[in-house]
Amino acid sequence: MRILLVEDEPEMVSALRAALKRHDMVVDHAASLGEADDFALEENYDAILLDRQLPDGDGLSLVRRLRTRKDGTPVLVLTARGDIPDRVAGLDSGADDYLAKPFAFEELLARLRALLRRPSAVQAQTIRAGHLAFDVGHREATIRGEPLALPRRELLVLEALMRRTGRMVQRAVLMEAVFGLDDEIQSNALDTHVSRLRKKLADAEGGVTINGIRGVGYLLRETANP
Amino acid sequence: MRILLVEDEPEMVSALRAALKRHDMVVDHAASLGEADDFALEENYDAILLDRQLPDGDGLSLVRRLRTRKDGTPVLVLTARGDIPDRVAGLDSGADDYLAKPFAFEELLARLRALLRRPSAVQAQTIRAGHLAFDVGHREATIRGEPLALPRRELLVLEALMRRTGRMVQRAVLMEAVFGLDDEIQSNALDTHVSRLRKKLADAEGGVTINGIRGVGYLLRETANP
DNA sequence: AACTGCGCAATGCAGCTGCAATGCAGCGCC
DNA sequence: GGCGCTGCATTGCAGCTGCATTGCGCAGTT
Repeated sequence: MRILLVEDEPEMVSALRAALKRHDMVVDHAASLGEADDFALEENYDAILLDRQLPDGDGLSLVRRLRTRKDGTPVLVLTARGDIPDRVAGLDSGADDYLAKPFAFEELLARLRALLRRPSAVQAQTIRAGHLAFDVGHREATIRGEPLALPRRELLVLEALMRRTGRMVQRAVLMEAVFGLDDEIQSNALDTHVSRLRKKLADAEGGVTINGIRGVGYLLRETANP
Repeated sequence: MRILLVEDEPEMVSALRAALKRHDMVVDHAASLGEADDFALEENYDAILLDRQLPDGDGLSLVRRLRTRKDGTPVLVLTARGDIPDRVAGLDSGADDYLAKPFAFEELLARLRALLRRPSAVQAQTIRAGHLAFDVGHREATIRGEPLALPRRELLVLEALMRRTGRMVQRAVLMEAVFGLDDEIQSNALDTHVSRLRKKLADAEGGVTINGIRGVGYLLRETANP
């Protein structure tokens, strides 16, 4: 569990940090809105603990920015002010919970747990062909639901081919997809990987075939059914 | 939006009913736990407003029953008592929010809106794999019911892997889950933790295996064994 | 002060990976 | 059709990369 803590008072920071750490969470800390924006954009957090009063503005603006860019990370807002209009504004800005200072750590942690119980809404896009599925987000191939452990290069070949299932993939395109520009490959390494991949797919009854077209490239297609 | 209101005081019922209706919500009312159970089983609600003090018992038992049967309907608990242990117990029972009476209707409605915004699927409280169980709420691992004492980092590794049991977890993802930004890790610290975790799981006969896929990441799977 | 968790470095090793050798199939050219 | 050339397929091999494991010392905790 990775938490982003956005808070400027040093005392509060160290207290919260310690409490969270004691509960086995990994904490990143931002002392300002600008910093928090950077972190939230770069990294993936399971939840954000956000103070409203920050040196460079109102914390709620961060929430609005997150939601605008469809980032659904749970946000728990901490605030010194705690009157009703305040709370309503906080919650309606897109925050998931709102806690007024002073608060009890126990309650904060319980509320955090409640937020973290909800699943992170990242559903990965998957490409299918035959009995194969390729999870683009997690960069993982499964075959009939079972994970298919493939080494890096073979995985890259498979991905490149599956992204254009049933269509030609030029040899040069594949080369670029599998070997970066950095690697100077001058042999038939690509053929090797394709061959090994073929074997694994055949052994696992993947329901797909890789055809090689002489002088052009490769083509992955679903195998005709029995 | 369809709401189940579980409350026995007639005044409160009519007040809430009116307030909710004014916000275009459809309200069903149950005056007791028994009634509420029936309703919850028969119908599908977008959220449940639940008083704790009911003539036939504690409202939290309803929450537990819901969660036990994997019903993830968001629950907002209303209560006359409002001390900290009370709130913690309420939230940890599986409720999503907890509001002490007296409260402002405006806040109640804002919190309700916040709940209804969230995708409503609920995540299992404990993740299981082999003889292992990981209690997400209390953040502890047990093996055949016996608690398994794990240091912080190893626990984080285990959690990250168990959340995706049987599927690939990229090395980079794991790094993110285990280390924050502040920790500047430049070595094979992750491998070290994985190794130590492996040893402990093996010693304890955990019924799971951690596979490393070279160049990609790690994969935790159940060991085929009675 | 004892202890434990943690990061780090050293060492060993397995498997990926690139390469080349061999075989084969398509294709053109007589 | 026969023949040779060319480009892909496959497989064995060797180097090397990246992971596994273990011991050590520092730091934080009690």
